[in-house]
Amino acid sequence: MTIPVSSGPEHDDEQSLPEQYRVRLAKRDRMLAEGREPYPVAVPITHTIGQVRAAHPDLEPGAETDDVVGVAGRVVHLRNTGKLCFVTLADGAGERLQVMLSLAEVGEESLDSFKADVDLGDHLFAHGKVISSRRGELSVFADTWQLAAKALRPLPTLHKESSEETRVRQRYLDLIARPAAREMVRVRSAVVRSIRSELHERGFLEVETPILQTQHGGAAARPFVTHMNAYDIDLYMRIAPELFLKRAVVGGIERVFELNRIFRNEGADSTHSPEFAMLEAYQAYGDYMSIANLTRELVQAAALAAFGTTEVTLADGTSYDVGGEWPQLDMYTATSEAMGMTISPETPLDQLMAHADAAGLQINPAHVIPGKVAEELFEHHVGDHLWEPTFVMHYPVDNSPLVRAHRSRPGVVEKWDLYVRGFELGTGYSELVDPVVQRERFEAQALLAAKGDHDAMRVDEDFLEAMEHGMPPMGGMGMGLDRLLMALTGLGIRETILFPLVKPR
RNA sequence: GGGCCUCUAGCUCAACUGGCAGAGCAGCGGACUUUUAAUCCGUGGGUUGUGGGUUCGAGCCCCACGGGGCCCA
Repeated sequence: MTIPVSSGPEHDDEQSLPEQYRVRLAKRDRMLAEGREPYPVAVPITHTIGQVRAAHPDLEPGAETDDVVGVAGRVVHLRNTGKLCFVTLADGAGERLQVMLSLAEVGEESLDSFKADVDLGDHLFAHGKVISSRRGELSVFADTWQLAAKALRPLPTLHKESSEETRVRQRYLDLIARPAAREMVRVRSAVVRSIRSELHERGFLEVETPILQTQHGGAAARPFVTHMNAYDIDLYMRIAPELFLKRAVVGGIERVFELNRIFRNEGADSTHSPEFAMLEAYQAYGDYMSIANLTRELVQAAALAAFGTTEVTLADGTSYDVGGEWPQLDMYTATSEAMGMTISPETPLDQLMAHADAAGLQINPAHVIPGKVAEELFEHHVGDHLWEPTFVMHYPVDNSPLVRAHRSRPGVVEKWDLYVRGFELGTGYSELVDPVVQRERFEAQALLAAKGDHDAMRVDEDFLEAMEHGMPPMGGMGMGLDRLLMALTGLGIRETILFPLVKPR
């Protein structure tokens, strides 16, 4: 990538460039012309800003040390008092260190070119003694300095937060300007790391399964479709890793998980992103209860890893505790209590529809089956109001085609959904392992698909064949990582994703 | 998909009832050897998201379109 000297991107005439861009471009050109490198390949750093700060936690005002260091960072403040300049450098973690450049120490030529060349936003290298200023600010008293990288565009004002749009379109600016944006990255990384290590400690193996699939499945969702030229076939981007992870369990990987990206061709709003990160884990000889415990432990460990406590404080200042045991609600019982009348798996469709009408719910015509309507009633009357972590158990069989029937109760399956702060954070099953029943469930789904339900699954012969070779009983769970971050921070999904999809301008 | 809010200088935002488009920071020129968003003097910078319309006159009112945010489905 080479940008021709004296011209900016997509601008033929310099007049159309912002003034500050032209000024900085001219500085770059002048440096090159005078034999100074605006983008050196390396600068001789000896310490990070954090290391310098850590080595001198409480230097007396005016103190000098014999420590000579080379540091670099982004220029976030510039103050020029004539024969003495103060620069504040910031590193990626937001740690700051002052550099002082005096006429006496660096000489006139060097100080003049510093004033002429260096702007806010540039990356700067400085070499010199570690001292404390008269006001007690830890500083590097420079004997030499060098530009590490010239910025052509000005830094946004650091005293105000970026606008909502800049935050999502230019996250790098958000990260520079807003500590909370950097904190989100730290929290997310801590949570991911915690989940992985907790699972590894319990003997789970992490695997990677196909993202490009010839047949999508494992969830009720509409996929992205793409095309492979070499084979001239359409491929689907996965909506869930479930069917491949279960194949792995058939093959003897008895504790397996995957933590990676899922794609769903649905709306984008403050709780939905077309691509998002999901954890799925399967445990042979476990069931929906053992996997519920695992899920609770993962969430609690994640909170501890990120915040050092299970008491979670959200962006709006409210807090709640994810520690301890979590309540379990029976879906039909809780819904019946909230509605003041009894519904059950035996309640006929027309009665359920009457309840839905009474509640003002509009049911998608493709979803007019008893189980879906009952679930809609649950979400409206109960789910939306569940704030503390709660397992909702025993869903209708109709829309849970991969879950086994409850061992003793007719009409429901051994499934839970985990609700936090009014949304669904995760789900867990006693997985269906009978290939004959699985085939019947797929066929029922295919019928729905034929009736126009884009979310319905298809008959997956390859998966059925794997099952037919003997799938051990197992518990399985899935949890949206972005949603976990939302639950732990109280932020919208686009704040939890570093670079969310944004429509082109 | 529906509703509400929003889009103005590089950034963050003002602009009364429709009447000369402004501020802070950033920039440019100058002064200053201990500043902390330094201070002081001087100064440049605008296709008000896009396209139409109403009007003597539109950042402001109307219509359409686009982007972002929030709420609902």
